[in-house]
Amino acid sequence: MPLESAVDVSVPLNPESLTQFQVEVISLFISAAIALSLPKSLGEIYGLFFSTEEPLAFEDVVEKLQISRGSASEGIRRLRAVGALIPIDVPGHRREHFTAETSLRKLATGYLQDRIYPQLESGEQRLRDLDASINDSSSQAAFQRHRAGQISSWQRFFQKTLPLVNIFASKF
Amino acid sequence: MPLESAVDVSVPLNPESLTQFQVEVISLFISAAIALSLPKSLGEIYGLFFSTEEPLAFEDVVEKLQISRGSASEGIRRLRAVGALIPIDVPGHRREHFTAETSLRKLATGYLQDRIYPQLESGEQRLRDLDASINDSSSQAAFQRHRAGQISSWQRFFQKTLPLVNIFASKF
DNA sequence: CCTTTCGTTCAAATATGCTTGAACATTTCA
DNA sequence: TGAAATGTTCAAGCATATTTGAACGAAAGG
Repeated sequence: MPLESAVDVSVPLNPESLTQFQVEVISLFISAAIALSLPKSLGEIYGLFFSTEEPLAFEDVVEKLQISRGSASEGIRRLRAVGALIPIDVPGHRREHFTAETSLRKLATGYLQDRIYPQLESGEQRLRDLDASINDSSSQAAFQRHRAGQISSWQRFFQKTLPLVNIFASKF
Repeated sequence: MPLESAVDVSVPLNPESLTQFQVEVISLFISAAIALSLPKSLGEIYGLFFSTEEPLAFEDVVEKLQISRGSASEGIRRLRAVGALIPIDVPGHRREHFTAETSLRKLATGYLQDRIYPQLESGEQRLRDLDASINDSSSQAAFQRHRAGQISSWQRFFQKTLPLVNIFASKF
């Protein structure tokens, strides 16, 4: 059961404008985005910046990837928000340009803060609700307390382990 | 932008059959499944087993969760495949029963092998394709080789870090 | 064998979420 | 100002993924 069956990973390129290297990189990041359950367009856009040495502006993204302005706008907004794109002032140009952030540690931090930590936080409230739902007079109370304890332990695991990811990432 | 906006996390329970505790646990695992980008029904089914002390059979899942046989069949199949459900022989019953695997290490191993490692493996071939796409006579060759090197480094990061997750998980 | 029970498969329906493109700001320059 | 350039927003269309339910095996019991 392939994870991405029937998903088109090809790059509908503007033939004049992308190198073979860029096409390969973009295709790779599209796959990575899908693996992380992120929209394909995020991988596509990040891949374009990653594979391009010069800073690029909004309009370059639209033209080179042949995607709508709406997708480009939303994609750039999200990539900026997690720190995957760095705004760069290009003298003599009015438009805002960007380059790809390539520090693995920074990318990982952005991803965790965007997608993982919010889940962990909401989980804490839910654990309290869970405890409150245990009926102490039930014959199941001991079992239920054991299960609640296991979930708490898992939560602690994530809270302790995720920061370590950052530490390891800084070595690469 | 909440990750699960407009997703129904409530449990359409068969009122006679689920305790308040079970409803809470199931709702929690539905959220967790969504966070991991897994089908909601997987969380629902696992939550039922996790919150139930006795082994349950296929038909119990259909009745207690009020879901179709198709969903139950598919969900149980996937959970078994990653080791999240353990087959249990219940003497005197013909049907196959299961209980929840609750070892965090085993669950993490199953998830990684199911969803993450396949991606890493296919990534190796793509890296070779990427190297092959570098045109050494281009003025961009040095930049492109640098980028290819970064991607390789990221790949090594995942290959070294993911096994550590297992080691840490075994302590919880 | 025939019937019943148990479970799987798969095409259709549904739900979800991504992309598009036109309308709408906003800023710059003349 | 007015016109042109640059981006953003959002409703509608499209694509993908999940759920259902009916039809179909397979196995057990009689």
